[in-house]
Amino acid sequence: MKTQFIELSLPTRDGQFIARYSEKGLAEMDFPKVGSARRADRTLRRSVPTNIVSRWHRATEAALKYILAGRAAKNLPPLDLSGGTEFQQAVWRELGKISPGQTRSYGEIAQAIGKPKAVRAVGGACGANPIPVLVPCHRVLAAHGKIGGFGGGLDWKRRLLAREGVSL
DNA sequence: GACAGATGAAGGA
DNA sequence: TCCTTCATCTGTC
Repeated sequence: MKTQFIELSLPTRDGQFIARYSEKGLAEMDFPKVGSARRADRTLRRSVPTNIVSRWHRATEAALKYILAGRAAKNLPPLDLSGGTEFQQAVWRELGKISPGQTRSYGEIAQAIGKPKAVRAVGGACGANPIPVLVPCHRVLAAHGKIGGFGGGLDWKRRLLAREGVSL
């Protein structure tokens, strides 16, 4: 039984993000694909009432624009993190606590979830994060302020951090 | 099981 | 500094 997603586009001044919603909330988000005008921005499934999804989508769009502007999102849509393991969900929840303009190291995240030695695993969980930007994995740096890596590309990470006033 | 990974620390040049 | 090596933990195949 595969989860059915409702896929909607999120046009921003930085490109067109793709958001996918499950019956529980926002489940995935993609960065804009360079040079691809992805067709069919909505593959509606009957499993989720469209009025609920459109409400989530408005919240997602507003939150995304706030974060891209380097500010804290006022209202986040419900996030469906059930696609991850318990460990990954713990990491993602911890990421959600980081305020704009603040950064943490992988080691600090590992400590915060009570597994100070699981630093590499935290990196893995960040890479597996299905909802970049809203789950701010870009605010996690390697030790000593090094940028580390980023699933959506280091350019995005630098850009997002710069908008929040973080200098590397 | 084996292996890889968005780490981190230590040691040597 | 920079590079290499190794310990460590988790997820994936």
